[in-house]
Amino acid sequence: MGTLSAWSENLSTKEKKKVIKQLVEGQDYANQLQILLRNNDNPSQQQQTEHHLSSTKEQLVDKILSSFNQTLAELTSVNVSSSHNQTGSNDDQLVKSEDCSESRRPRPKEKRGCYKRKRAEQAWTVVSPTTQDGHGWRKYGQKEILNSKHPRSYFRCTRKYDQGCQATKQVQRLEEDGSQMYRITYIGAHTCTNHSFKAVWIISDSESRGTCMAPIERHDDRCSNLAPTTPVVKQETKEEMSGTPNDVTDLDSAMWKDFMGFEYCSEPDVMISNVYSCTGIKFRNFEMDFVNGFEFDGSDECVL
DNA sequence: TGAATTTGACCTAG
DNA sequence: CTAGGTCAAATTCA
Repeated sequence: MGTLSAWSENLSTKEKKKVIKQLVEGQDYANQLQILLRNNDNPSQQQQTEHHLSSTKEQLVDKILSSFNQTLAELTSVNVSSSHNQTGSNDDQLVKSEDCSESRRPRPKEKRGCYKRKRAEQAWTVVSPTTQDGHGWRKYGQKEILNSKHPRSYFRCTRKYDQGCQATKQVQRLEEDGSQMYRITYIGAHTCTNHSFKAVWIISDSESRGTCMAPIERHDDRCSNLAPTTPVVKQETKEEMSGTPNDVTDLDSAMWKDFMGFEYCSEPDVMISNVYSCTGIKFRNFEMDFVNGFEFDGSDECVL
């Protein structure tokens, strides 16, 4: 562990900005929490303050923790990579990687190969007739998968860079002939505060499931504070509109249109029919007989 | 023209 | 070594 300034030296300008932004946000939330706590003795005043701030104490704590987590993740990753460089690490892999990229093509602006393959630390799979879930996703890759007819598309949260949200998802059409169902694997929960659709993450939580099947209107994000019922759409959510990945384009357009109608209604995540946790620890099955009588047999196996 | 998507190369776990 | 996940330049789109 180095000093903060040592860390800071290893951060790019962009990373510094992000870290600072996260810390400032955290500070702001902490200040709000402080105001709430100071009003603790006066329930009516506290209620009024809470209303004014549009956030409860619990929500503020969540935001503060989220801010710290993101910042720490940022600093930790930088520190790890920089320690390689500083110590002139003998890490064969690292040297090999650099040689490799050097020989293949001109050195890119930012070093490549500094990413770690994700482990399914927090992953769950959804089988759904639509790839929509109310979140903004950007496609960053597509791969042909062995023994699969359809390619797998990779999406990351559109808030990855501005809010450090690490959520990703993989979308693959089911193998069954004529199937218009998609297996969507979510990896990592959203830490961004862009949308008011956190219900799905809550639903996925084994502890709170059953009590949160109904949409939860949360006003704990600034965007929803500005427009409580209308998440910021702009282009981030374009993927959700057009973003039926390529392998999804043959989905009957009329049916797709029908689904579109649900996108920003109050129950975006109820599109999900069955949810299977694939963390290796838990197995969940949500029978949410919902969209126009879609029925699923729940026979899908865990894919992770 | 900026943003999103595509796609081939790069990288890592197994 | 291979398959799968990610990156980023090139391309497409609005």
